[in-house]
Amino acid sequence: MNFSTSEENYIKAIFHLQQEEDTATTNGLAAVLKARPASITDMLKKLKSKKLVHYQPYRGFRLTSEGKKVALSIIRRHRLWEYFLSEKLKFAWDEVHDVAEDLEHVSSKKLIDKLDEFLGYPRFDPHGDPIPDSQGRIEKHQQVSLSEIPLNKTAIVCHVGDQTSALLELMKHKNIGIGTKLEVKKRFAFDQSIEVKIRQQIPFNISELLAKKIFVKYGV
Amino acid sequence: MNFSTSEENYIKAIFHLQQEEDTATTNGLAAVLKARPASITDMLKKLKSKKLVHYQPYRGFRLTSEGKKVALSIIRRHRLWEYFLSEKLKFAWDEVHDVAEDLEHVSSKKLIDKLDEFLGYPRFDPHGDPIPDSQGRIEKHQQVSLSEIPLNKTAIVCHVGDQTSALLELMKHKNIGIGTKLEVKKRFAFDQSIEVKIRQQIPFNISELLAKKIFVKYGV
DNA sequence: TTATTAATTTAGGTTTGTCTAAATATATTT
DNA sequence: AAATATATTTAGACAAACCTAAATTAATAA
Ligand SMILES: [Mn+2]
Ligand SMILES: [Mn+2]
Ligand SMILES: [Mn+2]
Ligand SMILES: [Mn+2]
Repeated sequence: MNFSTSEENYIKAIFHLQQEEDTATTNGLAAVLKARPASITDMLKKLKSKKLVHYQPYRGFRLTSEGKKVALSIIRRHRLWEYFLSEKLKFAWDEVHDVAEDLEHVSSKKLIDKLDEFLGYPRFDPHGDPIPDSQGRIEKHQQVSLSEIPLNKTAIVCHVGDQTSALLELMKHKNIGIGTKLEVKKRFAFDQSIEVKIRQQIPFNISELLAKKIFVKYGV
Repeated sequence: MNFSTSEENYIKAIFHLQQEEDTATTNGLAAVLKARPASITDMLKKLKSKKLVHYQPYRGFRLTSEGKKVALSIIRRHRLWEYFLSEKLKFAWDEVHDVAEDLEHVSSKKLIDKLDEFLGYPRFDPHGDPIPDSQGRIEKHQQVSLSEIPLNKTAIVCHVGDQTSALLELMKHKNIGIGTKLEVKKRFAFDQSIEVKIRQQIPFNISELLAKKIFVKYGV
């Protein structure tokens, strides 16, 4: 099956909404797609007729298992292109998303599988999100935000909670990126800010807001 | 300015038609785009209102200089992607065109300029067609078909006249590709077939039809 | 449990890009 | 110079993907 750019954007957005809440709503989807609720209803009727969503009027909707498969293949394309842009074309971290948003709709399976091979089968995109394999299998790494890990345990940054350039700027300034090894030395009750140390460097302070956007894995 | 996929396909097709005949016709464009003449007329009105073509009803049309600039930037994207697919992803020669046909419509200037840099500023695509630079400058190499060059002069294959897999298959079998050095040893009047030698190998025969599709440069 | 509010759907348009069939303009023959 | 043939345009429709404004349904508060 082949889907229009618009259908693909809907399917992908529903998938992401379902990660939060099991069933997605018309207004919720309208908000993320920046479209009016009436347009969402129109498209949902179409997706339902194509058996990509379960949908009862007024009752919200969920992707069918077929719909999920399609969503994962779009996400695979998106994240592989993001990796390509960042790794090969040296795009900055906050520049990859918009371009990948277009590239993801070029749907040649051969293109994507060869791209994957060319890139060396990367497992995570530049934001630390896992890249589904060609069967649509996705690795869900149990990641914890910096604000939750125990003190004095070495942790590796593996994911960032959003992709704005504001966040990128701050992380660049503090020298933190995907893969950075660090440990939390102290937590201040007053403002929930934390003291972080990278290797032998002098520890520095991170706000609660930032700590919540930086996800790590640690321990065995 | 940004153009729709459809507008871009029209502009590019008009550009190619104009390489043959200075002014393009409704039916001619309908044939290459596989659309009905009425659709062509509709789109030409729009392109005219955007000042991309000179167009007088019933009199044919030509790209304006602005239209040519746009066409060249689409062709640049197309050929850079073809080069990428062939060189980096190891696509065969006759597989690159269709995928590039989609990729060419992703119009981020930064993407294309970085891709160009990543590829090392290639000057020709896998079919030997020149790639316009970021200013839209294109190199027109005066190429001659194998059926026209003088005997016993070393020539280098630089271009193929079409991109079908039938042609690719035959050229692969004869071990001829872009860059191959060869010379024509003899021409047979009976069927216009020619005897070709590649380096120290045993000369072999090539039909008139094939000779006309293989373009070379030679001499100083 | 009714009344009010919020969420969602329906009805009816619009734009883009396509099409068929009919009309018209240009080119080619006699 | 007509008559005929061919190329092109116009008229009118249609599907996709949007929209606004008006119902309608469901949720919540009185
Ligand atoms: Mn992204
Ligand atoms: Mn990402
Ligand atoms: Mn091509
Ligand atoms: Mn080419």
